[in-house]
Amino acid sequence: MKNNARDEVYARHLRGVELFQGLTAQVRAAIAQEASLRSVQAGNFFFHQGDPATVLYVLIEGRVKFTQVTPEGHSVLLRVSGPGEMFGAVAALGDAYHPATGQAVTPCKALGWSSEGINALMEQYPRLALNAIRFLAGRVSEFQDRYRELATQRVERRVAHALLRLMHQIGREAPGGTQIDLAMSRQDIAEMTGTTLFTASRLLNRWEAEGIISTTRAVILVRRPNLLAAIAEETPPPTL
Amino acid sequence: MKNNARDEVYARHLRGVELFQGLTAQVRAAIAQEASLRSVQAGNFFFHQGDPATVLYVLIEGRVKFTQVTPEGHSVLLRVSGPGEMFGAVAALGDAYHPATGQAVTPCKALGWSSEGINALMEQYPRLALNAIRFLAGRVSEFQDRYRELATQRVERRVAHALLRLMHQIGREAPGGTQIDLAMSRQDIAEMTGTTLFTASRLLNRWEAEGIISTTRAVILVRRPNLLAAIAEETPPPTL
DNA sequence: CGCCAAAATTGCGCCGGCGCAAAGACGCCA
DNA sequence: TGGCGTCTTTGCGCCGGCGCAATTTTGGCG
Repeated sequence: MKNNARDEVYARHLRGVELFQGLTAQVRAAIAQEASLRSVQAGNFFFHQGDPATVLYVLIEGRVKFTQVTPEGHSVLLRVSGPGEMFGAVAALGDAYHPATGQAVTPCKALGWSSEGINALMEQYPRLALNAIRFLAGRVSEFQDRYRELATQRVERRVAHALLRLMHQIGREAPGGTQIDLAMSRQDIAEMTGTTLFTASRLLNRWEAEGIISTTRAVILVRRPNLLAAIAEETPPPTL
Repeated sequence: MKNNARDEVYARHLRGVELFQGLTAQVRAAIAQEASLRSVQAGNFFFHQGDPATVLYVLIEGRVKFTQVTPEGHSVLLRVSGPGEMFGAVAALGDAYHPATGQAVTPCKALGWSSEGINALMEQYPRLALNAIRFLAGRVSEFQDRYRELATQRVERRVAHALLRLMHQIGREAPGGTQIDLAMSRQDIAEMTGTTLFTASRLLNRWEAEGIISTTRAVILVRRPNLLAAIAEETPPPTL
């Protein structure tokens, strides 16, 4: 077994990544050899919506947000990814073009494999392909759920759900509750939940008054997750 | 090459299926050997939401609709599948449970592979796995788009989009336009687009009066697809 | 051919949530 | 520490689309 230092470092990052579960260290090392590292400054872009897709990434560090923009200029925040997550997959493995824009919100490092490279690796290591399938199946399921949520629930519950999702995904324990470890402006919240900046602001204020959360500018601390969950699940007034 | 008659018949169906593209006839035959055929009467179910997933299907004939029901009892129509499409994949390949209910709307025949069986086949024939990845990637992309649609567009445009999607997917040329080859009640339209029966009814009536479509009960004939597309794309009044 | 249940229509009232504008609060940078 | 730009709050008005109930239409079926 002879790897140079670079591959050694890459391979270390692959151990905990969902996409590489069940592979031997040797195989991970071989896969790592094909990767290249890309660093992106906060605010800069991995790719833009509509770009031809050439690379599949696995995020090593930082946070990336994915947005789609409608022809009329409204943008929708699809998700925020953290370390260990694969992204660019939908495009690199399927469609030829990125369906969304990926922007670094903190300084990021990601490993990248070319479309052809990753396809070849998957032919060679079927387990890799099965992991990718698992991942994509989960993603489909998630978006079906969110679609249903958007179709049937009113704004209040959607926002509550979104906060809970964020809390679980990128929450960090803090005195007094769980802090969402990423600046999320009211605008961002609105774009995640299909509402407007104003409505989101009103909701968060009310919840702050009720002691459910507390906010400082774009930083949100969830104080009473159970109350938030109650709002998310409950069916308070008779509605659609 | 020695296949019995049954496998011969199955294999024939697999030729045009997206999931089996790029495989040799021999491989397709081998895969067919593992399949079992399931027939479901109109109105009966392939599986229900929440059922443990054990089988991945490829639809041979008929139409299947997939719905999710919210805890409160509202249902959402996620999609309608036709011959050649794979379904049950999200569950059989990823999650252990079906995220939606699959109901036959016409008499259906489908080939099924057990979860373990299809996983083994994918290990053996990586191309199969890559095809599945492509399929799932497309599905993710589709739902991201529909999510954005639901989040940003008003009802009128969503319904227009839905009709166009149906028209392309399961349309059949007919005198005077393209007919959507499946009974779609107003209720179904509403569940597809996140609105209510009433609003859907009003919209379809207006469009019928304008000569864009014509309907008889649950059967919809699209007369002026271009006008429908105009509604779907255009941004008539200033909106969200 | 006529009855019945399911689907579809339509009128009316109401309200959640958007749209905008103006004011206020931070946080940043020099 | 002062100024500036961005993010946020808040009041007010309005309207798209929901909710319901009553009625009509339609197709299926005996």
